[in-house]
Amino acid sequence: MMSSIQIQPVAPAQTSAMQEHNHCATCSLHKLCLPTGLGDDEMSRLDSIIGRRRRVQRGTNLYRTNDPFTKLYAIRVGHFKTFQINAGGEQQITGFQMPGELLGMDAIGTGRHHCGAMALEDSEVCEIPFAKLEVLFAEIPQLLRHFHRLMSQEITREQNAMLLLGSMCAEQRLAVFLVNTGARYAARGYSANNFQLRMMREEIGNYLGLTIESISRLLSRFKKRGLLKVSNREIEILNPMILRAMAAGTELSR
Amino acid sequence: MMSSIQIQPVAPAQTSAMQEHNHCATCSLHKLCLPTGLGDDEMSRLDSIIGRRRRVQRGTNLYRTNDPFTKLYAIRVGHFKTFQINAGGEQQITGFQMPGELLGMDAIGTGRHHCGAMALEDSEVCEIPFAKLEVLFAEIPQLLRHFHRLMSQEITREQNAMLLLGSMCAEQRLAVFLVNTGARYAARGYSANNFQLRMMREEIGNYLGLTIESISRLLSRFKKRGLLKVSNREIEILNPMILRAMAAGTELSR
DNA sequence: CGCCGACTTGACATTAATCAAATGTAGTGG
DNA sequence: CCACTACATTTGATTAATGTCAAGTCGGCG
Repeated sequence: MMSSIQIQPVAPAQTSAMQEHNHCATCSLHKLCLPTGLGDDEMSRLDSIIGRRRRVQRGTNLYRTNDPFTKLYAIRVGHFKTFQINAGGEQQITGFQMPGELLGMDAIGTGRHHCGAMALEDSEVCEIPFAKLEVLFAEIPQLLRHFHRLMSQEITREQNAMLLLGSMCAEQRLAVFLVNTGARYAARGYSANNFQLRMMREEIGNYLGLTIESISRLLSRFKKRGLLKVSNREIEILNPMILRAMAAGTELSR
Repeated sequence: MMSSIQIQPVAPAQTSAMQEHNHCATCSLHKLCLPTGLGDDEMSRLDSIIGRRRRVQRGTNLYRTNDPFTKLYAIRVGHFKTFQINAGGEQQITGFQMPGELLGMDAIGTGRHHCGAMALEDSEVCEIPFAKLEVLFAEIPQLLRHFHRLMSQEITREQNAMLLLGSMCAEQRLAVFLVNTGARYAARGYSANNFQLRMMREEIGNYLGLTIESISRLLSRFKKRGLLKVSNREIEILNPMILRAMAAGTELSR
């Protein structure tokens, strides 16, 4: 249930994901991440500016709201949530991030982070100094183009979240969340219909603009109807067709 | 109540905003728009790639969801809304745009527009061919940097909308909307406390995840409490302090 | 074994939606 | 200028969806 990485032995790392001197070229995520579309030479130039791989323990902040912005972060291992804090001190989660995704793009505008980012499990990120990245943009047009693509995707992702929060009922929101989460795992080579949630029910609810009780009830209802198998944070989608229809708003209960 | 531009005489234009051959340098919005921070020379190079000024009549689409993306649009005159259409054919408005703002950045990722954009009044935009802009990026680092700032701001704007939709009650949402709208007019040299709404109540409600009836009731309530003067679409904020406190969630009714 | 935090479930309350008029406003044509 | 029409908006009554509060239950860990 917990992340596999707990206490890191000083001994030589075992898996490729844990080696200290990994490079984009050997990273299984380079099809999703910043170096997408680069040739070998360009990729190694990008590699050369990436400072270090940094471990982030479960529950610790990669950065906090208002921290000065100097780096983007590419998730190599693990999951994160990003969130804002309102005047009352409560958090609103604005997204969950997976390996291969970029964190920190919202900070470019003001030079300060606009939201906080916390690891949902023991994680590892590549630090990308933004000033150095800007130098590379001038030299590698492909890189710049893909960076624009990523920022734009971030915008559409958030517009989709607005659609969800602004116009969907609770049931539909959760269906969308489950279908999307599965699709994102599928893009990473995992099963779309069988995955482990990395966040608490409360965090799902927070993200979807619902309470923990609503999430719990909805999961139970989905289970009762045979759409899902749920065991703790383990999700199996038994009827993807109907779940997708619910997410699209085509098929809502009663 | 309507836009001042109705039928365009073929005679020489009267105001600077209506001249055919305007340039960024003479545009009152260049402090907000894409050329921000450029020198005279660079600005005229940007100018040279801007195809033409295009009029967009009230109620017509600048682009629609799924249209191929070739240009960004800078609003010169008028107001727009951007929106998505869900499976049921209803729209969800994702933003209202003002002069000086850039439209179309969400389309860079896929090469197709992800939402539609419709003029709320007779409007005018500068067309910016994106392929040509990319060439300029390589030559004018200042321009690239500011473009990144604008995209990033778009991300934070949408994150703020998520905060609003995900965690605020109806009253707070409308207070935030009014305060933000005023602030945006203030950034353009107009009054923050005295402005005209360019959209229908229904569109405000749609954007805020509420119904038209809720908006109407809330406006009446604000009026009754002496926070606002409302006459059709004309808004005067009589008590900005309290309205801001409501927007921050500090001061909610009873 | 027992504690603690996460989750589930039930009863009830509340917010905002829905439904239904009534009223106001802008534009049109006589 | 006025009557007429088509919308847009306001207001009231009622309902439905989701939140809140309050027990419980489950599962992992010391």
